[in-house]
Amino acid sequence: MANTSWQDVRKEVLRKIEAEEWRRGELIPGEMELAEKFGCARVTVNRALRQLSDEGFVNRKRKAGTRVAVNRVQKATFDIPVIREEVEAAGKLYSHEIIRKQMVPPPKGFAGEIWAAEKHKLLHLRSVHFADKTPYAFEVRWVNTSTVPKIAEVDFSHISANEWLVQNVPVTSSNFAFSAIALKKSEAKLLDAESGDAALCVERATWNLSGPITSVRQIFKPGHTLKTKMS
Amino acid sequence: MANTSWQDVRKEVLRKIEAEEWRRGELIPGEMELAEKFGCARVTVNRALRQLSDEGFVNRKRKAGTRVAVNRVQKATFDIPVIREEVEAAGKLYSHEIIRKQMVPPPKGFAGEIWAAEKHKLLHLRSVHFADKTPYAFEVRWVNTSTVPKIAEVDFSHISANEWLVQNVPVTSSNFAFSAIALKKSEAKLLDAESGDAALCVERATWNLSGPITSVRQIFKPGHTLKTKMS
DNA sequence: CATCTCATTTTGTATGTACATAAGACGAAA
DNA sequence: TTTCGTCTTATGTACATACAAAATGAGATG
Repeated sequence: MANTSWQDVRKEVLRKIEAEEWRRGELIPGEMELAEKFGCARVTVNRALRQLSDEGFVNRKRKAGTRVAVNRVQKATFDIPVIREEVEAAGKLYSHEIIRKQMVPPPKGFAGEIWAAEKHKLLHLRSVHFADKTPYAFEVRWVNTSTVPKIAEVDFSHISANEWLVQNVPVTSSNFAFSAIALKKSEAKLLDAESGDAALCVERATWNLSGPITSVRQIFKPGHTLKTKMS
Repeated sequence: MANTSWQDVRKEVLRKIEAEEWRRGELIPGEMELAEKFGCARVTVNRALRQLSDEGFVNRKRKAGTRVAVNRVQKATFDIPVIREEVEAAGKLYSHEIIRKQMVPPPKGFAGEIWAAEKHKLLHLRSVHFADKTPYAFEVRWVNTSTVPKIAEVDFSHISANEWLVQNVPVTSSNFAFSAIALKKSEAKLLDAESGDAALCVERATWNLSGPITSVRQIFKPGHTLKTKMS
């Protein structure tokens, strides 16, 4: 039977929006009315409109109805790959090296905020990632050993801290910050670049239900580009 | 009546995942079974699991069942604000200035790819955004006048190209690229910075059903940070 | 042993119905 | 006029039911 599916409804509504038959900010017909027009159940229309709402194309409010979004917020969703996978996807050989590993008190600077409530020492790691033995990125990381006690025993010669964490600790939320920095002498040396070169810097802090897990600052080799797609 | 809502189900399933009662890659009970356990309809469980699937916590396949996601892909979703709003949100006065406006053939470099199929000339704009009269970002933009003919008549002294496009042209998909660049002399001058300074560069190309709309390269003043949250 | 077919299982979706909930609208009271 | 309730209305959700579609796995066939 060719029932009208919620996807059909979604598609048609989207078409009308894109063709500007229904303009920005405009109130579109109610679910009942649409259901009748499409010859389907109200619940089906509901499903379609809910989807469109999730996608940001329309805004819905009880009693007020459904309106075409005025400024469809430009949302970019992107996948933060584990560096190893990123390197291997480019057909290169991945390796990494731990430069420093020690217990230190919580840092002040950037991710200082997330560690605000922490009083005990954190595991501090500095490492370099390589692609075909060439430096690819440099990272500085802090890990909360009270929420992730097991990490103390991990041997990072085989697996990177990031990857171990991704595989072993479920994360519920995180923050990101992107910026450009001029490489310091020491950083430049590690990345096989020149002091003062412009490098992309991604800072990230992740949380669990039980508290902060890790914060990391990754500095990519000059010239590196982070790409993503939105739909 | 306190019926168990799909949100309750979602929450409980999520809890079990985070508490590692159900481990990564593990198959979780079928919808029927869960429905019985929760004392609700299968459809309700379905709704909850579908949501969790959308959020990337589980993977579902017909016949195969639902399993806890192995590597919950680290997805960062962030809102690309219109620069004016970003500036005003910081409590500063926004203004902008068009430096150049002309019709040119499609560019080759970066966004060359999206313009590959275009043969006629594009509207080319260069402009600077200011916050409290201080340079904030510099942008270079190409607009497809065949998909967006109306733009030819717009007076950009009152509204920026980006904002006009956001308000007037529905977009269905786009690409992003983040990188760090060293400012060229001319760029530095516009941004009131030093030549060679590290600046964050965001490149973006957007599409419609009818084809490419615009590509833009925004270079932020050195020191600028782009922040986002994931959940 | 390889491969193809088909039954079975599990998720996906459509429907009618019923009730819940938010919030706009409108009128009564101060 | 303002403020406070209350009515109304559109969306949100729950349920039972039924059937669709995908993918696995077992059994038949070469």
